[in-house]
Amino acid sequence: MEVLARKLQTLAGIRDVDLAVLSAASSDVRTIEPGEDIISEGENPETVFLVLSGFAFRYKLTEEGDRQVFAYLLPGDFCDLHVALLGRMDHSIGTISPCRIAVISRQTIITLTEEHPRIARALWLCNLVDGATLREWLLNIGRRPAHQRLAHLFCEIYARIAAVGLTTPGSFSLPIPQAVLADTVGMSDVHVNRSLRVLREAGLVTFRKQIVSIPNVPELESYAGFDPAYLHLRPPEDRLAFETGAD
Amino acid sequence: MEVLARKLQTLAGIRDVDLAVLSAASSDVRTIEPGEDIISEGENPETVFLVLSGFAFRYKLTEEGDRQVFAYLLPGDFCDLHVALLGRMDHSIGTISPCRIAVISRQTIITLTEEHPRIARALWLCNLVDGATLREWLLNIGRRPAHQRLAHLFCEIYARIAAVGLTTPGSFSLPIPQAVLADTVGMSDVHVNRSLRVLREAGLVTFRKQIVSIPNVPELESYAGFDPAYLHLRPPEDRLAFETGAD
DNA sequence: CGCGTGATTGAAAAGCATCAACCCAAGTGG
DNA sequence: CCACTTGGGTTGATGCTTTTCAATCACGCG
Repeated sequence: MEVLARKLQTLAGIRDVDLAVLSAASSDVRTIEPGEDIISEGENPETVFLVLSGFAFRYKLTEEGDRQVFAYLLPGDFCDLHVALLGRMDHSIGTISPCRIAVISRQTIITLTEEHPRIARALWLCNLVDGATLREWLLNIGRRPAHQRLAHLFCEIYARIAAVGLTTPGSFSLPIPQAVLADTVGMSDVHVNRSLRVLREAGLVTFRKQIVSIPNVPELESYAGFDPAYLHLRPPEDRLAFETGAD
Repeated sequence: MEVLARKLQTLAGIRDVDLAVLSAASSDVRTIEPGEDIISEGENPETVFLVLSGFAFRYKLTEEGDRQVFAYLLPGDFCDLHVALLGRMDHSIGTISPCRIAVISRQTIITLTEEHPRIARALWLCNLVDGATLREWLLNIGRRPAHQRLAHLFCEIYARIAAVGLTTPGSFSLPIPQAVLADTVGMSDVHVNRSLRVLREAGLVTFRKQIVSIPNVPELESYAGFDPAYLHLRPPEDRLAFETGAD
């Protein structure tokens, strides 16, 4: 549960007392094999899932069978918090690597958010950042050419990982095949491959053996038109004052 | 304020008591001319805006100056609820028709959601639906061909308007130029125009003089691969029980 | 060694953007 | 009252971007 703790703490300034309550909420832990769905579109489950370890992603299929990826889920991310309120999955969540998943009952979330407005706001906040990211993806897919699209995606993931505490500066592990990348940026796998080659030969990014390497981060960011503001990684001071209860 | 009342009531089963509190929150009303920004990217305002009448839209520009539209805002929609929590606009909101806007202080929202968990959840819920819609737009732009994209957008807007209470079955007013439509579905205005012609000649939809006409709604929905589930227009019974406090 | 998944490359076709006119209706000002 | 302007909408021609189809390659694994 430490992963969630850290996330909420940096994002919303959640206090230890609240965290204790949250930690007690998880009833059990499940392990999911790679390539399986944690939860599928149309389900109406009585539980909510939280990624503890592994790599998962949100997606949906068109009637023609084309897939669109909406988000990558890392440890500390809720899979389907909306289910607790909306009650129906409008998309699926699949795993890429083996995942350990914490299971929390829906009723727990509901009473938790009702009795602890600070937790409710922290979770809401996670949600808002997800929304902002979704908007940026829409801009990315709708209005940027292929190679810039990929560059932008790499910049974003790098920024998110770096914010959590990066091991190797300038590179990170991205354990997904090019086809998933294609379904993320709305292109064909072939074209992803070609665009990657262009980026590689331009010396901007390398994506080999599931490792992304960025020789010059500012250069790639400038190339991609990347501005990390939408990730809201560093909350402004005046908000923190509210969130923490100004201690 | 009735527009918001109706929205929250159908979406979250908000009770009259809560509504009274919410109504008292608005401090003043402002009028914005068409073509202006209600609020712009990068601002960090101390107020939150609610559309009372008129037609507005969420958007952002790339560095190259291309625009991507994220959502259309109708009466009853919050412009920037996230600002109250995130503190910084990561996109802009512009008007198309003249808009009347209710101004609510950020502090009001914060204390309101802290003291009234039911309101907090109702607002959160609005947010979740927005997120679901955003995902669907991503799927639409990322994975559907041009004419299907437009068809899907028309289906969605029709469904949303119909859910609120439609005057004319099979048609609705969409007071935007084709160029905005283009920035919504991620295509050029010229190609939007041509695709509209295809749809018109196929007898699926007509978009003339800011009026969208759908001769056969189910047919268009099937053509576009439209499934309204993601709009969460009719909440399942079991959720309502929670939301209303099970009266 | 054979097999399967994912990466890579080539060639052809389709989709879409861009550029550049032109049309049309609704103002606006002389 | 009309010439003029202006913001959309519509259309054609051209070329780039991206997809599709197909084949080949690389590598880890039973």
